[in-house]
This record gives sequence, C-alpha cells and structure tokens, in this order.
Amino acid sequence: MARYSEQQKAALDALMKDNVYEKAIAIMTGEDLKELTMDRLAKDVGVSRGTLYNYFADRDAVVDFVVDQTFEPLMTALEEVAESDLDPEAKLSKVIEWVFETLYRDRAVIVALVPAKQSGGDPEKRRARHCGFVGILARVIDEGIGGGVFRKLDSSLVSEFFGAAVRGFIDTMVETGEFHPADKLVPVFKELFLGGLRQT
Amino acid sequence: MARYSEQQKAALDALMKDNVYEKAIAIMTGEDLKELTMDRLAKDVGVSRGTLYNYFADRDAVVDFVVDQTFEPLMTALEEVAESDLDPEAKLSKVIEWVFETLYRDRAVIVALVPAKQSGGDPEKRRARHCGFVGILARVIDEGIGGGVFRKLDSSLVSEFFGAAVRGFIDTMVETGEFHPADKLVPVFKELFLGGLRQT
Amino acid sequence: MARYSEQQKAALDALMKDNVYEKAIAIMTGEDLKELTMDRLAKDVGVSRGTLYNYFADRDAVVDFVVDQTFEPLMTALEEVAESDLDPEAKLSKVIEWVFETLYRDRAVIVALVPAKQSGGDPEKRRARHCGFVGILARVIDEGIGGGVFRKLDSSLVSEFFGAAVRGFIDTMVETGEFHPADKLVPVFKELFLGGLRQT
Amino acid sequence: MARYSEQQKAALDALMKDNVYEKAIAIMTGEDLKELTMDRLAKDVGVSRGTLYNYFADRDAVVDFVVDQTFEPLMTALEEVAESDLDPEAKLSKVIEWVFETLYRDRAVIVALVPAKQSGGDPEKRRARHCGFVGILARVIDEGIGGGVFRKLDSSLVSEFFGAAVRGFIDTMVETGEFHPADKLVPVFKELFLGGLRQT
DNA sequence: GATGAATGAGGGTTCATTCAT
DNA sequence: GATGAATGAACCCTCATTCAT
Repeated sequence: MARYSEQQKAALDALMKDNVYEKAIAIMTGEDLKELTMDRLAKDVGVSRGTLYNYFADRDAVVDFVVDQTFEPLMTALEEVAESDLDPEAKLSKVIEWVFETLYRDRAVIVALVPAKQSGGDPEKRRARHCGFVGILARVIDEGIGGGVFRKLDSSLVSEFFGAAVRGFIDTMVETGEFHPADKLVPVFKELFLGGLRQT
Repeated sequence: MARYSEQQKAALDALMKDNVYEKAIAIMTGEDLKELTMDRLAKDVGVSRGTLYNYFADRDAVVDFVVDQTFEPLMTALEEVAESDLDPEAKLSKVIEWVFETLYRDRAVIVALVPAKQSGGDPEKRRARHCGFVGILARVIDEGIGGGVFRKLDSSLVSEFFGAAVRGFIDTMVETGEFHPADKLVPVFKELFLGGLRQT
Repeated sequence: MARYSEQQKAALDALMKDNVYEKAIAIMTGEDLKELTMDRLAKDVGVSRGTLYNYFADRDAVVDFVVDQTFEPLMTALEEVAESDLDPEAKLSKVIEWVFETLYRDRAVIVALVPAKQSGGDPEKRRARHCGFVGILARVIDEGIGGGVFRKLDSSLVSEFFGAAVRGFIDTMVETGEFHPADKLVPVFKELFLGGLRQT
Repeated sequence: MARYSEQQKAALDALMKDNVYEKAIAIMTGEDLKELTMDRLAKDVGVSRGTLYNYFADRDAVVDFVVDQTFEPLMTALEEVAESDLDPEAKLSKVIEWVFETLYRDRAVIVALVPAKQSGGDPEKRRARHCGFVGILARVIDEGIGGGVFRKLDSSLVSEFFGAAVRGFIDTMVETGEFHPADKLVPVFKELFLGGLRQT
C-alpha cells in the first residue's frame, strides 16, 4: 500500500517547492543568479543535492519554476482587467497603474528574476509569456481603436512598445538599483502613453 | 636594444586592443558570450593567454572594453544631434530615427552584447552609459518644454521612459529573434512618443 | 489473516523473478546494460525500487540472475548431447551445430549479455559456467581419445580452445555487429576443429 | 618567444604520456578499469585533474591511448612475420608461438585492458584493430591454400576463428585468472589448428 | 614583455542503496 | 512486505587565473 496518499504526496511536493521557491528567490535577490547552484540551493533548503533532482529535472527546471511561479499571478491579473467591462482607456489606465505598482512592490523579486532571462530558463516559455502580455494589450488597444477613442496605429506594435517600456524599465531598475515609486511614474506614463494614443 | 618609446607602447596597446575588439565581437556575434573564454580569445587574437592578461585585468575587463567600444560612437552621435540647431521636436525625431536604424543595422552586435549586461561587465560603467543617454534626451526635452512645444512633464522621467522603451525593445529582439525594420517602427513610435509629448 | 504459505511465497518469488527477467532482458536487448538501473527496472516491472531489493541483494544480483537464467538451458542441452549414445565425433559435430545455431538465433540476447561479463555479475559464477561447459566437452573428447578416433591431445586444453573460439566469436559479433549465419560457420569450423582432432 | 622549443614541448608531452601510461596500466592492472578515474589518475601521476585535460581530451582518450600504445607493437610484429619469406605453415607456426608467448608475458597488461573493450575506448578503433589482425592472418592462409599446403577453406572465416580463439582465450584468462604458460598451449594449438588446416 | 603549462575550485548530473512509514 | 523520498559519494568536465621560464 502506498505509504503516502496522493494528497499527502502532493502536499509534500508543494512543501518542497515552496521551500525551493523561497530559498531560490533569496539567493537570486540577495546575490545573483549565478550563485543559484544546485549545491548551494540544496544546502539552503536543507536537503541533499540528490533530493533536489527528485523534484526538478535539472537546474533550468528550477529557474523556470521560480520565474513561472512569479509571473503567473501577474498574467492572471492582467487578463482580468482586459476582460472587465471598463472602457479601453480606463483599462489601459488600470494596467499602467497595476503594472507599475506591482513592479515597485515586488521589485526585489523582479530584480532577482530579470537576469534569469539570459541565463537559463526555457526561452520558449519566456517567449510565450511575452506574447501573452503583448497579446492582451493589443486586444485592449484594438478595442479602443474600434471605438474611435484611440488613433489608428498598428495595435501590435503599440503594445510591443508598451511591453518594451516596461521591460526596459525593469532593466534600468535592475541596473541602477533605483526604484521610482509607482505614484511618481504612473501619472507621467499615463500622460505620455495615453496621450500619444488618444484620438485628437 | 632601445626600449619602446611611450608612443610605441601606446601604439602597440592600441593595436592589441583593436585586434581583441574585432575577435571578441566576432565570437559574441557568431556564437555566444559563453564562448568568449580567455583561451579562445587568445587563440583567435594570436597571442597567449598570459599576454591577454597584460592588457586586460581579467575577463570582465575584456567584456567591458568591447561594450564601451561599441557604445561610445553611439553616444557621440547622439550628442551631436542634441547640440545641433534643429528645433526640439526635430531633434527627437532624428534621435528616434537614428536609434532604431542603428538598432536594426547593428542588430547582430547588439544581440551579442545585451547578455553581456548580465554576465560580466562593470555595473558602474553601464550605469554611467545609461545616465549619459538619458541626460542628453532630458536636455532636449527640457528645451522643448521651455520653448512651449512640449507639455510640462518631468523631463528626466520622460527620457527615462524613452530609454526604457529602447532597452526593452532590444530585449524583445534578443528574445524573439525577430527584428522589426526601422521603417516599420519609426513612424509608429514617433506618433506615439511625440504625440504624447506634444503640447495640445 | 493467514500468512502466505511457503508455497505461496515461493510462487510469488518466482513470479517476480520471471517478470524481472523479462523486463531486464528487454532493456539489455533493446538498449544497453547501462540503462539497467534499479529505478528503470522497478518502473518496468511495476514495483518500487525498495521491493526489488527484497528479491535481489543488489544490482549485481539482478545481472547475475539474468545471465544464469539465460545460460542454464544451454548447459542442460549440452549435457544431454554429451550423455547421448552418439559416437564422440557425432557428439562434437552436434555440439558445434547446436552452439552456432543458438548463437545466431539468440544473438540479440547474447549481444546484450556479453558486456555483463565485465560490468557486474559474480565472477565466481561465470567461472563455474565456463568450467561446466569446458568439462562437458573434455569428457566427450576423452571419450574420443579413448576410442582411438581422436589424437592424443590434452583434452582439457582442447576443450579450452573450443570454448575460447566460441567466446571470441561472440566478442567479435558484439564488436562488429556482424553475425555470420550458422550454416556458413558450422562447416568450416567442423572441418577445422574436427579435422585437427581426428586421428590421421 | 616561445619558452620551450618544439622539441622540448614534444619531450614534455612524451614524458607526461609515458607517466600516464604507466600509472593507468598500474590502476587497470592492480584494480579495475572502473578505478581509472580522472581524479585518481591525476593523483597517481602527481598532477591536477585540469592538467590531465591539457593532454587528453577526455577519459576515453586516455583509455584509447593506453590501448593503442599497448597493441601497436603487437600488430607491427605480426606484420613482420607475415611479410617474412617463411613458408605459410612456418609463418602460422610463428604467429601462434608469438601470440601465446606475448599473451603470457604481458598477461597483466592484457588482463587490465580487455575490459576496456566494453567500457570506453573508441569502438571504431577496436574494430580496425580486429580487422587488421584478421586480415594479416587471412593473407597467410590464402598463401598456403594457393601453395596447396592448406585445405581449401574460406580463409577469412578461418582467420576469424583463429582470432576468436585468441580473444576467447584472453577472456578466459581474464575471467579465471589462470594463465597457461605458452609452452603448454602452443604445441596443442599448433596440432589442432595447423592439423585442421593442413591438406591431408 | 610574452608564454602556456599547471592549477583547482566549482558545476551539473547520476544512481545504488537505505530506512522511516 | 511494500514503498519511494532521501541520500551523498562519485564522475566527468570547464575555465579564469597564476607564475616559472
């Protein structure tokens, strides 16, 4: 008979993964992605290296897991805004607020995660995430163009630009270590971006 | 025999560094930053590993050097535009054209260099570069605000956003491997950015 | 409740071992001895790793078991020939036929098993097997020498040579991947070996 | 200017390789091929692991080197016999003597090397060695058949059998740890093999 | 100044085996 | 008896850096 029930197994798995998430983020945040060694991680988590490999296929799987775990809720929240019944400008407005607030609030994690883009982590997944984000925005923008409130620009390029601004902003934060509070950034960005988009 | 004069030494140094730049770019462009090992580089340059260490303190110094060498002309060009006697909007227009054209033209080098941000390279220098770029832009924007053609926004934040958009765009290019030609990007970005900035 | 009777236990044991044999051969044959990990085997058999250790002391015991199980019927068949009432030359003739036919027919299993000689498997058992094979042959040869049909050679050395030829042939097959059909090999070997043995 | 001349470099290389050969053989002979770890070897040779990798691409290269170094002289000697002006039977006779004497004399090395067949070492090279050996023999046998002294058998199969007998004999030696002195083996094998081959 | 052999810490990964449940 | 999570030793390999010549 199985020692642990399916439920218990799942719980154990979740426990370990939570633990890994926490320690991995701590390493990435406090130090650098390069320090995220299987050896180091095992030590921090308090298990042996071998045990780690019972939960993650390889180092990349760990990085992927951490990144996924972090970005998933963001995407969900975005999706919700996009599907609400606000008007397009209000949606974008909300997205802007929400993105920069999240950025500011979770800056420690984000700073840790961004380098992961380059070093390890499944490129396919990163691409998918990017496309997801941009796709949602494009839909909102098309909505605005269709409704006559936004100018007739290529919505996919516009959303690419939005995405680019966010990413670049993260890069800058990571690089300079300075984090502009959301309440400073949001008004300016709204004026700039919505101003550029709005039908005049 | 006679030692090298200071001049000769400097010339030798420059020669070596030119050579290193060329080979390092070739490796980064054609392959990957990870292939840029001191051994590989020494072989390509045609000297011994030890010799390399007479010109560069360590591997990071090599990466830094290459990145500097690449971005320096860009900064110079930007500076020139900023100091020309065009009106502010024309200046920004020119900067936009020029940035995206450069991005597209030199995409191979850029794609190679971007990961360098994360893996080696002096953070202080990167910061300085960023500040330089943003500073120039901010001056132009302030000029426009002063002249009443631009809205009264925080010029440093606006230029921060511009910089972010460019950086994020590079990231996306690196990640997706897709490179939108400048003539597709430039008009949209002009409308969006200048549109958002312009006094209405 | 009632424990398993001795009989039931034995039956269970046999069942497990049959199953292990089948799966282990499948792995060795289709892939490589290196793929025969306890984990993989457990999965294929459908039990846990721990259970395997209730039936086999360690990995080597598994390999030994498979090898034994494979060679046992061969030995039995040989013994039967040796104890039949054929004349010595006919016996050797039959052994030759039978060995090379078996070799050809079971080449997949044999190719899989041969590396096992080197990697795991109890040396003592291998020795015993070898001695058994050679001993049977030596008896037949002695019979022939006694009967005056074979030359007076050291029967144990002659049978060593016979055994060596067979083993070496297997090695060659394993190495080259080429399998000469029995009907090509048998006539030549008979002429050579029996020719060398026969009283002239 | 180069520190070491080409000659010095070559000498250094040879020195290291001799040293590696000696220690590797010692490990293989006294223990097992599995003990031939890069770490262990480095320790025995008295250099660091890294240094070993400056001389050998990887572990397989070490094994290959040792095997080559060992078998090369054997092949050369064989070739010489085959190309001498002895008559075919005398050649085979000499080959037999020579093979079994070498086998006995170098048994320690051979015992160490045989498992190498299975575990590491370039299969292509092993094949080539086998074909070389068998090819030389076949030529001698054809010579004898052409001269009417040997029976008309398929020379390539006959030499295949000869090779098999030798290989199998090595296997047996390896397995049982018993080494029949050449003077015991040679007469019997000659009678058997040459007897089976000779035109009657 | 140049050289390149030597270094050795460190990385990812595998797997036979144990043992608490 | 069965289970499978945990273990940890071992392996192969890389490469930035040093230093004697």
